[in-house]
Amino acid sequence: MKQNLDACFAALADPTRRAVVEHLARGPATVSELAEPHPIALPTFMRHLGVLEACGLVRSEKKGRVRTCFIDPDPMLEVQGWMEWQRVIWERRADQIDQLIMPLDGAIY
Amino acid sequence: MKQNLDACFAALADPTRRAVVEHLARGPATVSELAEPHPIALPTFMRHLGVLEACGLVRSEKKGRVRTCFIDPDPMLEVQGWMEWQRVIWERRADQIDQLIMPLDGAIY
DNA sequence: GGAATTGTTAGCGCCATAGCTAACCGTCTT
DNA sequence: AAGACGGTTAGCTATGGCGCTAACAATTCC
Repeated sequence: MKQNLDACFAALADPTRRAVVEHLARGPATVSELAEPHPIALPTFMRHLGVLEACGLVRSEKKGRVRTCFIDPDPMLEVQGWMEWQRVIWERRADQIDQLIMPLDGAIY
Repeated sequence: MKQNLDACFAALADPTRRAVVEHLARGPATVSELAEPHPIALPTFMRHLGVLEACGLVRSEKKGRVRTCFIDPDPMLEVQGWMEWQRVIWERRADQIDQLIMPLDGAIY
């Protein structure tokens, strides 16, 4: 699933796409609703949506001529999981360093 | 600081660079130590380090001919903060939906 | 049925990125 | 002083991403 991490991070590297995620975090929305705040051509915007769907962060459903998009939380959690994992490793190391230094505190004689 | 998010996510989108971060989470390391597991030319690898330094995720110091790299946790926290922020929004919405549905639970008559 | 709405497909241009090799510079080691 | 070691610079290629326009569905509205 590391492959997916590649795609997810890459997808989130673009401000337009992060804005879409922020929007969708509030709730589902149609393509035009999502596109409206962004000053780019619609096909260009559709591509951003395509990227978000390709990596699984967003899914969508088409009814009639309207496509409604919504977040899939799983890949988000996967990304967050990786970040958290690094933090845990880093902090455990920090703790070990603390334990190396702490004993010196009372050792002034 | 959103600009930094762009760069950080982009930096983390590459498996080599994530591997470097994973390595450095364990503790500081020299360039050659970091490069050793990766089957790419050194200049290419140096560029990855450059990207990580450019976005602030990694910093380094050169002593003699050896450059030692280490993680700067702040940008990591910034990225994690954004992820967390989205999750909170998403969950609050989920709660609201729950509150819309929950009352129905006892309403079977 | 004709027109407006909502996406979608096709195809182009530009710049950024990841990879390489070759050559080089500073610092240790002997 | 010579050579090995660790890293760096320069320069090339190829691929991919983001932007555009123009034209084309497919639905819904009048």
